[in-house]
Amino acid sequence: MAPNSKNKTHHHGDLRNALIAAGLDILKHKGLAALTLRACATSANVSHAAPAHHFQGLPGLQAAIAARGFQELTDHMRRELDSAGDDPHLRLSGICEGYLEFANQNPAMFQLMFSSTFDFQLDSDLLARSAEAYGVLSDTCAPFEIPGTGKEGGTEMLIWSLVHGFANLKLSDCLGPKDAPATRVAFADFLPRLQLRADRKDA
Amino acid sequence: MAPNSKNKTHHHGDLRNALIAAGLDILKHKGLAALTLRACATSANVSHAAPAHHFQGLPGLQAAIAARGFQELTDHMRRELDSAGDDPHLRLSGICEGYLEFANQNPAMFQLMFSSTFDFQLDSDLLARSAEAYGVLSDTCAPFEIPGTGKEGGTEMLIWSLVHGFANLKLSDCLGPKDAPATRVAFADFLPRLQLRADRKDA
DNA sequence: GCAACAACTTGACAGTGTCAAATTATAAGG
DNA sequence: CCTTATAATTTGACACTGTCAAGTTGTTGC
Repeated sequence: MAPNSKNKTHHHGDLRNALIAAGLDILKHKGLAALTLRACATSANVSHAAPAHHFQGLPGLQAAIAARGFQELTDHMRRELDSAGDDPHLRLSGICEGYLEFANQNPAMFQLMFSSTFDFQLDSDLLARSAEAYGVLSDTCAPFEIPGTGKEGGTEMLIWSLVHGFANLKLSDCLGPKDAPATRVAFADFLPRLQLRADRKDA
Repeated sequence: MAPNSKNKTHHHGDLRNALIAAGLDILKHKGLAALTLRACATSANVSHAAPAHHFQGLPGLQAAIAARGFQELTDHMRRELDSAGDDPHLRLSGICEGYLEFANQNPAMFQLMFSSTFDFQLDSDLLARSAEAYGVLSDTCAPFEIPGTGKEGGTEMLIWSLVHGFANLKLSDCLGPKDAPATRVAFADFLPRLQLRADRKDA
């Protein structure tokens, strides 16, 4: 009667996390379109309607999976920060690299996270995880913030827009044929062209 | 027997464009999720399977509609250019405003255009229309290009990433609760923080 | 041991995209 | 003018989706 044994009971033990794990796997190997309630249920060896008791519909499951995505994104950025030392510039380019690496390695997840098919306000976990990622970005941008101008948050939105746009454009195939000139541009060339606060001391 | 009269014949005359028009209307008023083959067919007063003969499946119809989107986007940017005069800075901020205005006014279309649910390479019209939009961007960025560095296209990708990312983040609701600090940031504050070529003469 | 409750299953329904086959309108040829 | 061929459209079917209602079964509290 061990709760984690293989007894084919109705109760799964931790079906919620099992469904999320199944969804993560499907997302990674079969893409966003294959992420369906029924596929997750089948993959977790439960009936097709089981997910409804743990998530309110498909958007609910998507939100829970996206929350894991933001968690992973945060990890990617934090890992870069750890090996970046104290230089604000290195730290900034570090989280950008982490952001782009995450998008590149998990295109379907990245697509899901910003697909606006679910409501961030309805899932407190998703809200917390995305806020955490935003926090890493915000902290790293803080040294470059222009104080007292009433434009707080400007630097982080500048950086976020830049990496996010770059990641999106790379994932879409709207850059023309592969090996088009636009494809060869590297993100590393962007940061030196930003007038960040610390630049004035360096220059 | 006038071909454009209301005779309920099998032949529609210009069903292809009628389906695209129906799709544009659905996209604008009911959102991306409501854009289905069957809905377009019903809206055009034809049977549910009629679209298959003019588009190869849903991705084909989406591609045709997205092509119209790129056309409109080009128009938005060109209109701003016409009223911007000769100053490269004004022209650049003009197309950015046009880009953001388009995304704001047509959120579902913008979402569709970059949703990667269809293949740009498979629709020559879509390819041409998106290339045209890219051309406007590229031309406007040309005065700021750094020559002879082997980094051609860097400026346009910098600008495109920035506007595209900003538009995407605004459309997602992942910026936290409305009236969060990140929501109050205006794009106009970004351009002065870019080290563009002409800046050095001004400064 | 029994009752209440939660988890899960089963079955059904309205949608969706897509295919094959049948129907009909237009166009071409004799 | 009639016949034939071809293209456009319809009809019907299939598998798949999310979602709901009702039934079943395991767990829990008393």
